Amino acid sequence: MTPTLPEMCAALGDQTRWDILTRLGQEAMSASALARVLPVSRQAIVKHLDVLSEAGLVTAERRGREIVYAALGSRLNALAHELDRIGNAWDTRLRALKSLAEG
Amino acid sequence: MTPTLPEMCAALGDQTRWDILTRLGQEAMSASALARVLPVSRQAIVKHLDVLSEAGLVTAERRGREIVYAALGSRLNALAHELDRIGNAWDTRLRALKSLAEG
DNA sequence: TCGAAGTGCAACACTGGGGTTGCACTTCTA
DNA sequence: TAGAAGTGCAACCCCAGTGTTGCACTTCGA
Repeated sequence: MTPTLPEMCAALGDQTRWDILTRLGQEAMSASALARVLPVSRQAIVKHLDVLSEAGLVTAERRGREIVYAALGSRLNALAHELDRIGNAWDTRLRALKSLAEG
Repeated sequence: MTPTLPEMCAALGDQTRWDILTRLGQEAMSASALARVLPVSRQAIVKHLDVLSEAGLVTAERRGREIVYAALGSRLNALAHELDRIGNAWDTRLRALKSLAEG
């Protein structure tokens, strides 16, 4: 099932995961390949990829002995739209209160 | 200074903070008032409010002996736009690769 | 002016998340 | 077919974040 809003944000609330995502946004690669270019162990990266996969932010495709991951934008866009909606609601309410106080 | 992308997401990556934000999005209130309606102590709420304030997601206004907080949408909208931009970039790249493979 | 309500500060406990290492297993390739 | 490369699983360490309690201090109102 689709993760909740806090869960999505938590998945994106880690620097290492953003490092991984930026790489995967430029080029699809395996966990071992990521471990070669990032300053953390492969196992750490695997755990992060699990989180990202759970959040629907990456796809995994098996190619023989390796698993190639790629960044997936659709969930990020969906999250963005929801956050935008909520942000607008808050500010709309604030503007309404303000005009009420001034009027 | 303005918090980084992972920092913003981390601030939003907690259920209790969303509980607080939702309340503050409907009605501005103090930490003590929040502690009355949420199942956590006032001190816990104060810490969360510090995080949210640091992220620019709430405003704090002193009114005599109490401090009234309100949810602020602008930072959330800014974050949303950035996430949307990044999501589009990822998918654009994927579509380019796909059409390259097919063509 | 005294008590109630609100905030500030500090110390403490507990859990989860991020990270590591080691080893077994699978798959490619020379 | 043996070794290199990749993944899977498990145990372990560490600390930052979440939450608590207790007490001092400020401010409002009857």
